[in-house]
Amino acid sequence: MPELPEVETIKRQLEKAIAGKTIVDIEVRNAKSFVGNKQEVISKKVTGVKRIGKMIHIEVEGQKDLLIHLKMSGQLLYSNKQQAISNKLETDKHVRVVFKFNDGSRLYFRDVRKFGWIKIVQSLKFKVQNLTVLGVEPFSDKFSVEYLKKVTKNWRRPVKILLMEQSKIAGIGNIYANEALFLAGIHPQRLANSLTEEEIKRLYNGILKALEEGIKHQGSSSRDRGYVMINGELGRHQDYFRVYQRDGDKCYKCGGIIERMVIGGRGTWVCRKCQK
DNA sequence: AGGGGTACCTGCGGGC
DNA sequence: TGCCCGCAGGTACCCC
Repeated sequence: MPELPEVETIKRQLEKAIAGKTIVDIEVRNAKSFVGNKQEVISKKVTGVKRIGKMIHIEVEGQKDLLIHLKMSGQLLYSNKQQAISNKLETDKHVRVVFKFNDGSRLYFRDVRKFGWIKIVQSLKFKVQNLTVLGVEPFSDKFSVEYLKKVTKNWRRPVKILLMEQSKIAGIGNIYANEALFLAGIHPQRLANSLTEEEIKRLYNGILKALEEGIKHQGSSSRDRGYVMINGELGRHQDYFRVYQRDGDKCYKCGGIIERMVIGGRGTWVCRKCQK
């Protein structure tokens, strides 16, 4: 579920909530959701929270850190001490892992589909690993029109697949790939290496605009499932989708009908009049 | 190499 | 009401 804007929102909120607090216990309710020896971070202080692509990186004192991937249905929900007492989450059957902090507050990892994971990783080593496995961060200096030119040139498949390829650009998933392509006026089926320089510029701007808007609206939530903020509130960006899951509805730009198709096994939405 | 299909899981909404 | 099917924000793996 969560893509860069959702994970970034969680990251910012989590940092305020838990930085400086000591992990006093970790309750693992679903063994497959937690990889590694939890003792390696218990009794240690959280020194920072970062985002890498779609992952949350919790920096902890010592040699080990925590890495979290929410995949499709993972949520991180934070309760202070007062809220943690008689909390619905305490008996929620979808809560897989509970972090307990020294001030009595708790962080719940809730994940209906159990695809997500929390891993103990080497503090320094894993950073190096991920820099090579993950592509550039869209908001870093490395992401540029030049970089997009380079990766599109060598990509003979649909451009939408490229946008979602984490080893090229980190953090874009199905929502923001669809939205970025609409903003760029490019059909998702277009082969990336067929894009003109002008189109690549539009794509660059479209990617940044889609992600920036997502962050501004604190991510995209759908009904009572999937992504929510750490206090359980919904994001608002779903109210601003231009194409995503809007099949049969009118394009805000031209009034045409948004169509749904499948690319790379994923739902894809397009206005054929606005996207060529 | 690239593309398609499947697997991992659970729940919801729609059609019959 | 109930059952079956398709679908869901992600990614890894298998096979051709």
